Amino acid sequence: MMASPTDTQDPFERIYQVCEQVPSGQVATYGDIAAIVGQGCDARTVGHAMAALGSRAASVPWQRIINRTGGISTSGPRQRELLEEEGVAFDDKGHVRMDAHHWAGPSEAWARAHGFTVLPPRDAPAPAAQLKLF
DNA sequence: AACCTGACGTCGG
DNA sequence: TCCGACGCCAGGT
Repeated sequence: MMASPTDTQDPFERIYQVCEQVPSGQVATYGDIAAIVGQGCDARTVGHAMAALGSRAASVPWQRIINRTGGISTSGPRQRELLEEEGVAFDDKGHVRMDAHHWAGPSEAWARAHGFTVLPPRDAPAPAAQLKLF
């Protein structure tokens, strides 16, 4: 109760609301979105929400939601094309360069204002630079 | 009401 | 490092 008029109680609508926060040129994983939505939402649920976009596909940047390995889950070249148009780079294996495009999550202020959770900080972004074992 | 399927993720070989 | 099996939850039939 007492949520902003722009907020909704419908699980799918909340998922879409978070997806809309992902900026052009960046990507988020299904798990990321689920963690931000919280309330028992899991990656699978986000996948279902994306599959059920329908007419909302026009306002929700669905192409920016990918799987954990940086791979594209939809069939056909469409999603990758849209991402490349935004400047998202892919590696030789067809995976998005997560180190350069992975969204850090919504700001704490926005999350709190809409009743969402912020993403936990990701550790060791550049492991290649710290190979010194011993 | 039960079963099948899927725009995922984790674990083990 | 890569591939397959299993577990999850929600919709559609």
